[in-house]
Parts: sequence; structure tokens; C-alpha cells
Amino acid sequence: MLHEIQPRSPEETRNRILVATRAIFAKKGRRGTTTREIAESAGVNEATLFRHFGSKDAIIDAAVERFCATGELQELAAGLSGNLEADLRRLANALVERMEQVQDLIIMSLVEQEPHSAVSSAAWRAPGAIRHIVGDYMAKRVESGDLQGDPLLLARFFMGMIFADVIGRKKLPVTDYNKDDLITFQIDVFLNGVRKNKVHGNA
Amino acid sequence: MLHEIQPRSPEETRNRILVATRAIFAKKGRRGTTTREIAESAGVNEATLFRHFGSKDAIIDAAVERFCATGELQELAAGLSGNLEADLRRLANALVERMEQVQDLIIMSLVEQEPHSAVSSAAWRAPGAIRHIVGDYMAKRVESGDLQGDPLLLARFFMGMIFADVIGRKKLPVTDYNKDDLITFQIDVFLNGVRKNKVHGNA
DNA sequence: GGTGGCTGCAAGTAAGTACTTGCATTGGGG
DNA sequence: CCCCAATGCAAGTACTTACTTGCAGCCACC
Repeated sequence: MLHEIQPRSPEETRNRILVATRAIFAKKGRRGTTTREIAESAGVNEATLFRHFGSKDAIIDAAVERFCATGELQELAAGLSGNLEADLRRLANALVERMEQVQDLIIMSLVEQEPHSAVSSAAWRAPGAIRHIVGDYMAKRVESGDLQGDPLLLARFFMGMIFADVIGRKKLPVTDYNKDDLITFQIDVFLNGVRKNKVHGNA
Repeated sequence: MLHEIQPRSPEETRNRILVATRAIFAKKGRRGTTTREIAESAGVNEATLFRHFGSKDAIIDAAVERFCATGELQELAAGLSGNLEADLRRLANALVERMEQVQDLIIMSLVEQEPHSAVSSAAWRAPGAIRHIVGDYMAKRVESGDLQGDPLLLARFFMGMIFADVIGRKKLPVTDYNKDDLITFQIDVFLNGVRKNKVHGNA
């Protein structure tokens, strides 16, 4: 009989499973993610899931690990050297873009609290590294006299501001303003708040 | 035979169920909350749950509704009239306290996305109302010339700042600083960033 | 041309879950 | 004193879920 098998490489199969799992897990959480739905969405038989990963939890962990790669911020931070405002804007844009890409996973990681899950550690490894990068930049600017305060707190504040903005746009939306307006406003306040030699805003 | 029944009023039974449900739901989410565990935790037979509420979803909705009461910020805002910094500090403290009390429900509401659930609307009704209160205060201060900018954006920024702080303390903890230090820092930055007639910080 | 790895398929198992039902027990209010 | 509402208890139903198993077809590679 026709078995309708489109032969795929094992790596492609594996990847299809991880992509499908990430989407479902981000929407329904760990307990809400069923192996049946993963299999359907990936266009793969359910038994294949277990042959590849062994258990449902292993699939989810692998998917989160797969989509929480931490690169691409490092080189951005290294390339910064313009004026303070331009740098912060580039940083903010990069952070917003990244947080929007993985915001579903970030939110899920807020919920996961069992130590067994690799989600918490995997999902928060990236933010930790990013805070370090941002903190280093702030430290340089404090040292050069552009900013004041503890670089760690500055980085924390800056990232928290972006985080709240991304989440807020999703849950408590603001009409009358678009995304860029909001980011611009936040950066202005931050700059005005932490800059050492301030210029008065538009009176 | 001894049936070990400690007779309770129906209202007390109902309340025990809601308290237990709130705790379990906050930890495990909707799907992770089982009627069996609710019954055990409430010290009540499982059948009693359904006799009172009819369905598991109804129990959870009632519990969220029960613990998302929105009062007690209104009168606080009405009583504010001191100087700007003191007012913002009182506002911030009240917001922090409230967010800490219901942060588990807030996080869960970030995850809930099915329209059937009353959780999203119930959990975000309070923040919406609070933002309105804070926005009114900001508007008064803008009008009186103490602050500059759109009151709505100011309120959004202020609340997002607190929100990120509470979440951040939980997930990306900062050693070297305690809770009050962090809040003080945030208010300072905010004030410096949005005040119209600024005073230079400690050089 | 065969062989072995990857896969689909169908059926099944064991456990958990929401929810129901019938009955016994209790305490309080008439 | 007695009746009734509220509850406990035990058993059961129908469904879902994670995970397994045995078999058969396909493809690549030797």
C-alpha cells in the first residue's frame, strides 16, 4: 500500500519536532503540551518523538535550549562607540527585538518553577549574559563621566524598562502611540534620569 | 463509625476551597491544578467542590476573582498631596506591596490566553484601574508644572518600572542591594528623568 | 541486490483526570 | 425531637495522556 512517506533526514525530522514543540509549548505551557499535538504539528508520527528524544520533557527541554541561543549581542556591544544616546538606542532596539522573539519563552520561564526543568536555567541564561554586557557598557560610561550610579543598577533598570515595555504592549496596550514612540520616550527618561551633565528637555 | 467531620458553615467551606485553589493555581497553572489536590489541600471532599462550584474552571475563576479585589489604592491616591518625591515613594511602596501579593496571579495571567477564562480580564482589571489612578496623579503634576510629558506615558513608565523590579528581584536577583535600596534608586532615576525643574544629583 | 537505519501505522497499556452517584453521618433550626 | 441541608465516603464512568510494541515499507549505502 501507499505509505505516503516523504523521506527526510533524521536531522530534519528532529528539527521539525523542535520547531513544532517550541510553538506549542510557548502557547500552552509544559503540561498543556501533548505529544500528540507535537506529532501532528510536526507532520511526524508520535512514536518517532520518543524514538528521538525518549520523553516529552526531554523534547521540551531540547526545544527551549535550541531557541535560546545567546549570541549576536556580544558583537553589537563591541561595535558601540558613538554618542551615548545613539548607543542606548541601538542597545534598546536590539533588546526589544530579542525580547519580542522569545517573549513567549520568557513568560513560560516565569511560570516554570520545578527544579527538574531546564527551562528556567536555559531561558534566564541569556538575560543574565545580556545584563553583563549592558553592565559593562554602563561601567565604561560611568568611568568616562557620562553617567552616574552603579553600573549594575543602571543595566538592571535599563533592561527592566525594556522588558516592561514589551510585556506592557502585549497586555496593557496603549493606543495613540506606536512602538517606536514608546521606546523613544523610555530612552529619553532614562537618559535624563541618569546622565551626569544633563541638558534640559524641551520646556 | 467515626466520620471525623468537623462541621463548618458553607461559607467557610467555600472560602477554604478558594484559598487552596488560589495557592495551587498560582503555582501550577490551570491545567496543572487538579480537583483532587484542591480537595486535599482544603481539607474537603472532592465531591464537595462540584457541589459548590459545578466545575473546576468555575472554581479557579472564582478564586482569581476573589483575590484580585481592586480597592485600597483609590483612597491612597486621594490622600496624596505632599511633595512630589514623597508622593511617588508612597505610590511606589503601595504598588510594590500589591504586586508582591498577587505576583503569582499576575504571572499566571500572562500565560492564560484562552478567551474562555476569566483570569485574563480579572487579573488585568486591577492594573488597568491602577494605571488610571496613577495617570490622574501624573496629570495633576504635569498641570502644576512639576512634571513634563504625557501623563499616560508617565504612569506607564512608572508602573512598568515597579513591575520589572518585582519580577527582576525574583528571577534575576541582585546581591549587594536590598529591596528598599532598589526602589529608592528607581524613584530617583524616574524623578530625575521626568521632573521639569531638575536638581542635579549627587555629583 | 541485499541490508540496516529511519519512519509510519495501529493497537495497546497504565495512569491520571474531571465529574457523578448513592448512601451514611452529622449538627442545627423548626 | 426530628428533619434537612451540608458534608464525607467509596465506587464508578468516560476521557485524555505519556509511552510502548510489533510490523511493514522506504531509502541509502555497500
